[in-house]
Amino acid sequence: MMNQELSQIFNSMANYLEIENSSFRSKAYRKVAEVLETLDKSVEEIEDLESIPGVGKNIAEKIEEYLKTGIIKDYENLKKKTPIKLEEIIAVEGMGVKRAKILYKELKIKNLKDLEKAAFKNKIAGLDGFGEKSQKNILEGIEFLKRSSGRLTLGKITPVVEEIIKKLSRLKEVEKISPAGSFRRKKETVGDIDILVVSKKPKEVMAFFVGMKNVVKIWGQGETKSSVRVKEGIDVDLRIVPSESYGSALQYFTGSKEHNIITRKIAISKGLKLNEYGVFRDSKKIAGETEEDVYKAIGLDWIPPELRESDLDLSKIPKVVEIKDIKGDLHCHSNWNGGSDSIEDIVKKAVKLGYEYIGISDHTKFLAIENGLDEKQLLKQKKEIEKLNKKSLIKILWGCEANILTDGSIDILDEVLAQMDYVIAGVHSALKIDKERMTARIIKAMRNPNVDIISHPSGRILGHRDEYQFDFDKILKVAKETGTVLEINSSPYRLDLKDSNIKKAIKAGVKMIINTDAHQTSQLDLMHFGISQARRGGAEKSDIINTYSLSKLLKNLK
DNA sequence: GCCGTTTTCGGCCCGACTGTTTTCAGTCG
Repeated sequence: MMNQELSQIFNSMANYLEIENSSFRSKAYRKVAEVLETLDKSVEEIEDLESIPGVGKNIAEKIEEYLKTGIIKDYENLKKKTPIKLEEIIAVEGMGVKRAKILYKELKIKNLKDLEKAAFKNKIAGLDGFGEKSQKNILEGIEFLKRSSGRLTLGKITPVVEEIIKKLSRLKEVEKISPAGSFRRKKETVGDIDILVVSKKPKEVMAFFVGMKNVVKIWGQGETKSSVRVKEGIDVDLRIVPSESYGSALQYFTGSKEHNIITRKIAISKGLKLNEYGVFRDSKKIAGETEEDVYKAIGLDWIPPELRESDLDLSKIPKVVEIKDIKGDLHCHSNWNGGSDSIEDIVKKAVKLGYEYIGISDHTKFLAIENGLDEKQLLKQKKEIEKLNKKSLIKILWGCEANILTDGSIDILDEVLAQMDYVIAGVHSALKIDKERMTARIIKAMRNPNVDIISHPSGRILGHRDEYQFDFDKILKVAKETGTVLEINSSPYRLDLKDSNIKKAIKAGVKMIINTDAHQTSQLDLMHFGISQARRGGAEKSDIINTYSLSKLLKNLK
């Protein structure tokens, strides 16, 4: 929390400093803002502030000042000196701090409202450096800002990306195509869509791209780069390069920005230059056709996109889990409760996916709204599964997704739970209880010798519901102690555990399982989202128990 | 303002597109 507050302040200070042409000081503040945003430890707990990357003597003092007094004097002075709501104004596409300063100087524009009014009254066109088009773009930018909801979830974006790629792929001028950017890195939310194309006829491809039916605004159109807004409410950037630069362009366009800066610095340190067209020694190109070549040329192994974030330790890149490693899915709902398909259908689909085992885990009785099963129904289901197992090609495991009640007890009798192949337990009610009670509640469930797996451990729904208050470090400790497995839920609206918690779990030696939480057989295909999430957390095959064979899996359950 | 496998001083990623200009600053990723 404190980290986020400070991150915002330093970012804002960076904006003010940029106005004053203190560009390197500004960069220093910007960097610290970025570091703080992803730091997994609160600055309040960090003894030596200068051990934080990018923090030196000066910024350390400012952090201390903020912790002590709640303000940073220098920041207050910057705001006083230039009383503009910079963040508000530069959020408008095409507006930066330099232009904001001009508008303040000439028209006393301090915030978004002033800006809109001035543009509407035709006062901006004609100013030094501004014309009719700038003014029009400002008005349109504000309009979009009002309507857009910021970053969209991976689940919402995926079909949009797939559709655009499908359309572009059909063009004969398109030789190769790949998504890039945060979508390729599989971030849980995506700010815009980046697509890379190889073509010898970029003009034709660009013309098609900006002319697509769902394009509502063209921000820019060039031979190698175009940018549009689509009606789904997100910007799409298309970049076109020649075949010999595909690898370096993909590397550059995939990011992250911080990863690019790091790789380019490594290139410089080896007397090379890295840009989207290749790796160069002097003016001679030595790599660029594939990403593997590019990384090799600067002395690195290829890095999976999901890992290309600012905190990656280049000295030990994990061998992350792949979808082909997955041998089964243990979180599937059948039509015995809220799901829509029969156990047989689920098994059929699992066979198709090449799984070795499949687990049926229906909701239990507390969740009346999902037709949760009671003990009697569960035992009946056991018989059904035994029957199906006799003729099944793969092993069907009998489980359930039981409810962790407010006091930490489970809504199904232990003598029934004990008979099951495995038990998932999850919090589905009383989500707003305080941190201490929620933590104790989950810990009590983990101490139940019949509970093997905790489903969607944080309870978040992306874009709708925050995670509930709980102490994840304590949960990890007890998970390790009791051998309880934590779920990585593949639903693109959950992706729970989140990447930073996966990292913590690995560090703590806690095992995880990637499940789909499918309520219909088609959702068994969502596994790839969970895989990407696990990869973002740096999980290897050995960290994920459903990469294990059936016998090894069972040994890793209580 | 920070940082160090040539450095405690002198660097700090790199290029495309737009709108405004007549060669480029500003913005973006």
